[in-house]
Amino acid sequence: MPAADDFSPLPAQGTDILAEVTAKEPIKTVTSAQIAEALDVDPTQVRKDFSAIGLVGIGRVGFDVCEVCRGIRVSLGFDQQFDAVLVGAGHLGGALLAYSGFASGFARYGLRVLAAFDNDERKIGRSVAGLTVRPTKGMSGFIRRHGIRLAIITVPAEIAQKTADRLVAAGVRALWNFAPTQLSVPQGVLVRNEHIAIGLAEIAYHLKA
Amino acid sequence: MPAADDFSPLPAQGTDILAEVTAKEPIKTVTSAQIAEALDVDPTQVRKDFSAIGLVGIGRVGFDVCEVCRGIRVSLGFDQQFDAVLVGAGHLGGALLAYSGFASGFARYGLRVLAAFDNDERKIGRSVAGLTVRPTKGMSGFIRRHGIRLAIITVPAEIAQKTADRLVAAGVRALWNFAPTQLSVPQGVLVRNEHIAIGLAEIAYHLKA
DNA sequence: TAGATTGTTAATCGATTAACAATC
DNA sequence: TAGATTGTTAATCGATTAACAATC
Repeated sequence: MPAADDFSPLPAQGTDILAEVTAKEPIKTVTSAQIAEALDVDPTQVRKDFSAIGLVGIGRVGFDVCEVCRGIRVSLGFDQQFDAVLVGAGHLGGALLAYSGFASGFARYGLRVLAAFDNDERKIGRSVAGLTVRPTKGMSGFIRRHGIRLAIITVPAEIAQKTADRLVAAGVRALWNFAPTQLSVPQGVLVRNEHIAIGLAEIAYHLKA
Repeated sequence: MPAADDFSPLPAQGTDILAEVTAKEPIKTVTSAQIAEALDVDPTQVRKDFSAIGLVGIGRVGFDVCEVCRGIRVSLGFDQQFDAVLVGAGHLGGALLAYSGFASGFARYGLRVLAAFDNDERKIGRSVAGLTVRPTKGMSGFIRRHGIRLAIITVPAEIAQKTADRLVAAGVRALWNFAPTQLSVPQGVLVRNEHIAIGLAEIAYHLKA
């Protein structure tokens, strides 16, 4: 099984695309050419990726839509339930919490946010998207008790590293970092940076030309 | 001048990294090896990228930190001011608006959000992060009057395409799409998708193993 | 069967890395 | 000068694409 990153042009959007393709008419199969056109990639790419995750098509017909959807979900790990905590209940944190509450949000990808933490007295005890904000004091204990392996970091950049250290010490294995700073973590811990400026750079370049 | 995407391992974080490197001691230069280590890439990569954007180093010494910072800012387009509108003043929209207000937020990258639009009567007229939410009715006119070329889309997925169509018709040249759906636009219009599920896939894969 | 699509091998392309002379 | 670092060329590596036999 290849890593999630290996499917260059077949991101999570894959399932979204398929939903659209199939919505138009009630077909049961889809060809690699159809998917390739919707994603604006090479058809060979699609067939190779599908082959890599064990999907087999039918000659002259294409691929079974249900199988493809399930295959993508499974290969990307969205079929499994993941519990997470969120640290930093500011604006962005609140937005992500709201997103996690809906069935069409994080839940769709198997992610469930169990608790939100903040060290701001004014935020502690408040309800954000159905979750009561807890003091960071009890964070490590909570993580250990629930065996949490994923943490979402939405704290200010200045305290992001300290936050990361505490989370890792408590046993977290993956950090989803929304703070605009580089985190250093021990080997084996994954950091996924969601750095807004990267997208902005692409846009700025396009508008400049 | 290469495209912003060409600097694979030198994203906008570059400037952040440099700030950290220089914060430790007041040096005036930095070597490609130092930068490479902080970014966890090959030193040659750094030198090539620097060369591509016209930065020249000093033998046995390294690169002038000020020049590097400025070079990166310019090559990524962050030295120019960009005006944008935001459509969809929900949770995520509000978070991005809040982010845009601070000097350390969007402003740092030259982005200024001039107005926020929403079609929800309950949101119209409200103040979000210092901006009064306007009705989408007046959106096209506002875009034309101010010559806006960039729009941030934070509406629900169901109305994202329709929103995009209106924006493009009004003259917008780039869409920053935070709605979890694929947008189709005319040639020449850039769509940058900020799809949360892509990051989640990487995390899910790591935790699965 | 005829024809369209898959599955895979081979070729191309680009990106990354290694090596090293030039430079300060 | 001696030594460390740049700047660039060449080699390697991987990813993308083209081609086509196998399949239904």
